Amino acid sequence: MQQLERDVKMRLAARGVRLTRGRRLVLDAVATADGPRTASEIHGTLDTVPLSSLYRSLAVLVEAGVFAQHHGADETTRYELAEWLTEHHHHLVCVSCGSISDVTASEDQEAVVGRLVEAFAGSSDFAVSGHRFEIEGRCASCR
Amino acid sequence: MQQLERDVKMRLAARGVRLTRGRRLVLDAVATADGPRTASEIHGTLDTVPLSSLYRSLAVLVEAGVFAQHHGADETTRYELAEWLTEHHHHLVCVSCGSISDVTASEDQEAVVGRLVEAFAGSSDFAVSGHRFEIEGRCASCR
DNA sequence: GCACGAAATGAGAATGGTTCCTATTATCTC
DNA sequence: GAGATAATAGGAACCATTCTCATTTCGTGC
Repeated sequence: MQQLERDVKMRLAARGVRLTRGRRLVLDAVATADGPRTASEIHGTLDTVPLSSLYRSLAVLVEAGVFAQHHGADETTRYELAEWLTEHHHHLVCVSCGSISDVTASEDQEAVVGRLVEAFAGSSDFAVSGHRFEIEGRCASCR
Repeated sequence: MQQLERDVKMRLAARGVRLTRGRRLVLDAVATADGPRTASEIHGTLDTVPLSSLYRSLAVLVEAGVFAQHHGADETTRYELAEWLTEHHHHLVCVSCGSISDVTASEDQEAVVGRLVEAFAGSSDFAVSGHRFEIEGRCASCR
């Protein structure tokens, strides 16, 4: 966690943004989760941070590229660490309860994914910057 | 378009739901689009259908499995024809303007995707029901 | 063709996640 | 430690979406 905070602080500093107490709390809450979290989930674990500040912190951290935003099965936005701070991964999305958990592909699998992405985008005039692979179904507790 | 309306009408009838004028208009608007559309985009092309009715029709058609809901880059919900009414396809999502367009994979490519899905879900206790592959980048008009 | 009951509609109010506003407080620089 | 700037707290505002309920339309049996 130390290393993470240092990396983030540096990145924020490069943009003239501070890593304050509130932002550090939000960062830790998201970093220790095992999948993308909604604002209210985060707020639930952080009762010292008011909602308005939480949303502002989330926006700042997304803006700075520390968090990635994710719009999943339900209509609420979820936040997770950007990929330069974690491993590249994909998602198992539960169509019943909306929860999302992470899966990491092997190097070989990821190479296959990369080739597919190239093939799909190749035909259109589209500048690829990333991809998301989401697997839908029912999680262990909903099936 | 005739065949589509017939298919949908049959599916709705099987659930005791009518294909009314308003629903037919919504169906056509979504069916003729080249990618998922938001409620307000649809409303824009259908000024005889009030928003509340539009949302109700969308809900009915999603419920009946005629439309698929999609939560993309922005936080508004998008709707498109369910896959049994179209080809299975994937999405090119523009991170700049939020527009989404469809790409269809070849049979071989899709087989590769299927194997990846199995591999990713295999390790967890997760009952797969589908997958989505989203490619992010900048569309022709935003790059 | 007509009447009845069920389903669908329209209009506006209500809801809930998210953003904006403003005064106050914390932080950095000198 | 003072001044300037950034960040916070709290609440109001916003907007996509959902709900409510009175009215209308549709399909069925007569």
